Amino acid sequence: MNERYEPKEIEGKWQERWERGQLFKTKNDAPGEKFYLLEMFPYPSGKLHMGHVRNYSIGDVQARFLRMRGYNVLHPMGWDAFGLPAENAAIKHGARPDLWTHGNIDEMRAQLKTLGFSYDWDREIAMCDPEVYRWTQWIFVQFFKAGLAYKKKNPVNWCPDCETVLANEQVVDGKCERCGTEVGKRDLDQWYLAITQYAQRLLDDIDEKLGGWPDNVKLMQKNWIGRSTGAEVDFEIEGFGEKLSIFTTRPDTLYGVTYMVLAPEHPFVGPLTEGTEYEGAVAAFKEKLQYYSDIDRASLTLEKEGLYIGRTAVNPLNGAHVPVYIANYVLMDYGTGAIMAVPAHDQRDFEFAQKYGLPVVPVVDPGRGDLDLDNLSEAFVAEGTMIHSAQFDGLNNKDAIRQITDFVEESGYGKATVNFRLRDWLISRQRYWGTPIPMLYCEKCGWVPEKEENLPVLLPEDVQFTGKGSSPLTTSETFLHAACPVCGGPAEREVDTMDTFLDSSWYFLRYTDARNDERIFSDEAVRKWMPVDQYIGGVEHAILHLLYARFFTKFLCDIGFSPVDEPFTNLLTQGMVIKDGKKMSKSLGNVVSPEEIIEKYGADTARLFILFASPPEKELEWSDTGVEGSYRFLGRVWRLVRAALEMEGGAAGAGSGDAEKELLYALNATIKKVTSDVGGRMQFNTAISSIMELVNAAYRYRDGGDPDGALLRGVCEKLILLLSPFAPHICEEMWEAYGHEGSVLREAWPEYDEDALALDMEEVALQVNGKVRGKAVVPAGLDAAALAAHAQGLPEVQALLEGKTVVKVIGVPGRLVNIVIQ
RNA sequence: GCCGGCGUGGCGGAAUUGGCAGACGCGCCGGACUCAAAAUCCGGUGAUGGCGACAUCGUAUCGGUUCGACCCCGAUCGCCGGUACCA
Repeated sequence: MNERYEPKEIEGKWQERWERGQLFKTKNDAPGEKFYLLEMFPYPSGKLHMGHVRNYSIGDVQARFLRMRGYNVLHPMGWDAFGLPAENAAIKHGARPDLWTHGNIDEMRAQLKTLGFSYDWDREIAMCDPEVYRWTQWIFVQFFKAGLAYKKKNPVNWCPDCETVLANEQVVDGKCERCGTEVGKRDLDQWYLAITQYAQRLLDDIDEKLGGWPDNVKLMQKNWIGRSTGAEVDFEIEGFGEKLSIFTTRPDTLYGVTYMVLAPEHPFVGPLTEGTEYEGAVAAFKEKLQYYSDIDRASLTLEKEGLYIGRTAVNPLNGAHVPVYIANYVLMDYGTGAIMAVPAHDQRDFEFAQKYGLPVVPVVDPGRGDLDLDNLSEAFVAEGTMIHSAQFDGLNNKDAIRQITDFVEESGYGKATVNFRLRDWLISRQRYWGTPIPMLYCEKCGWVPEKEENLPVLLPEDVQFTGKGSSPLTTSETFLHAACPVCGGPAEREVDTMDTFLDSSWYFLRYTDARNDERIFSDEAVRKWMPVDQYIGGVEHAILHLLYARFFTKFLCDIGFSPVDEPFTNLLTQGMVIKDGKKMSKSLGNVVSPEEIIEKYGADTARLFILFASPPEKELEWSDTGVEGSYRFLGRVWRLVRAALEMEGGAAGAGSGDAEKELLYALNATIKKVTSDVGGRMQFNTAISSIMELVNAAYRYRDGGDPDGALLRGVCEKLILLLSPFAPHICEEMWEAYGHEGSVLREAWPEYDEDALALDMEEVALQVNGKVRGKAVVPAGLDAAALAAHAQGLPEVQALLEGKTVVKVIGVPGRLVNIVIQ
């Protein structure tokens, strides 16, 4: 063993040995219970950032710990390799997206290896490889066959100057991110996946099956799915053939309807106003609104604005005639695109009614004297008693919801119904660097999928990256035209590619059988490994990625390909890495690159610091002096281990004194703590701190009276094993120095000895009326009553109680005695 | 606005079930080693008062429950995240 800890000499050596010895390779038939441990795969931007290091350090500690505990661990890594940056590189520098991406992958893979992460690289996948996206296409075809993929017109952001489609993120203040031109809209025919058909199951299973997920993530998913129950009620429009259907969650307020509102895009608006004096005004209103909706309609709280369209609707319950409006606050894509307006009990309707002088009819009485129902200053939305509502008067409005809904159903005016906020998933992207959508359009047969045996539909290489036009695939001569898979006639291929979220929705299934070229994965492999037992990644994926992955898994389960319908049993969302209180970013100039830290201190220090500084789910504040501290700690371990190696075996009779007992106590307490912190709570910061305490205790022992070298070496060996998941390289080196041949990874995780933790005497706090007044040493293991009784006999207690009357004595075993005096 | 979460020394954080607040680390102060420095090792470090043993205060603020509250309950303030005309 070198005198000094030199990470540079050690780390490369062990990384090479691990690779040569195939230490991280996972065999399906290896002994031990299976454990599928997965960290979210990265986009291959070219460089790892600290967020990656954190994510993968957390995962690697788990992986190594579980292997030592005898699990057969699947710990794979791959690349979320499709995406815009590669395409931008092609447009700007003429790079080939595939070569650019693979170059980045090579760099990042090398970086991951220098951090010593224990991935089974034989299962590595990149979603941009034809052998992989072949199966992304295959899944799409299955969706299509199941009737869950369909085409629909949808407006996209269109920059008239760049002549291209822009993602919402590329539209800044209504202008094109690249050229600053005002962005317009264009209707395009686009592919959708019918995730809404899974809405109820996705919602129900959050409570049923996701017990191992954090509550905040579950809540976010629930809100995103956004189920609300209510009723659809049909209103007649005077002089118009069709009934207007509205959705409401407040059927109890039906008697308070004073007007109706349609979304401006509602299909009835045209027919209702055509040829009337209102036609021009309606067109102008829609024109204006379209402009607003371009400019981040979501981020503005627009003032409510509307227009009377010259029509009257009839309330089926009380026959009241109310005016019909169109307004900007009613959205076409929620509910039925039309609402009944109850200004007395809905704040939005209230504001609109105030502005346009519409009547306010209260139907729920709060029963509060201080509220003048005829002169409301805002809508009353809380609970109350029904009024002005015919036979329902006097009911509590909560009960009235059900009763009026029943009445509406019985009378044929409408039906009880459920609405979801969740929309179908638009997956078409007018981009090159994504999975081609394997569909063709034939004049005769319509939209048909490519035959499965012909997959993958390859991305063409004869494409021009001009940054203009709809999809770059339209510029390929070889791609566009093909034979119809059904009739053999001329057909045109779909030129759009898929949203990259489809790739990440199933990649974890492919790892189970990454090299299968006949099937998406074998039944046997997927049954062996799924579900993922522990998934780790950033909370920013709490909604979309995780929801889509759940949706895919449910679908693949339904068609008999996945053995489970929830992919991730346990989820850990790790916090961001920040510096000076802010997210690390180039523009703030506060980025710390992993490379420079590894260069200076080595991978073990980087891993140790990042795990020690903060519990995993919290933000981590980067601290240069903290890194220094972790490095110092590893040096301290190194010197301790080395010193123990050179110590004498100890005098006869040594090894059983108080100092030895104390050291062994510290050792076993640490084993217990680290085991539960890593294996149970996943609090790596406290696991590391307890290892630090053990090291401090070992130093104390060494510097004490008559240390026994053999005993200390024994403690050091356990210490090495405990530390090895966090800082594997240094531990391998020390393990070798202690004369062991194999890797620490092949060693069993240390067990603790209950006996060593059992003490004869223990210290408890003495409290008087809940305030600590002293300490006492008492026999260990007394129960509450015995402890209380024992304490009263102690001289130090007697001293505290002089002249006082004892009311009660409470003993808490192992902790304290509290004496309550008058 | 609505829905979550959080608030503990100079700093990151610990306290696992209502039971000794501040583990561990950083920083700072002091000491040892050294011609000196670095490195290393040892000691101290919530605040106030006291030479001192010790006392009082202290987990955002105010109040409550309890023998006992960072932890439970109520109100308030602040920060962070999600979401936003969802009828």
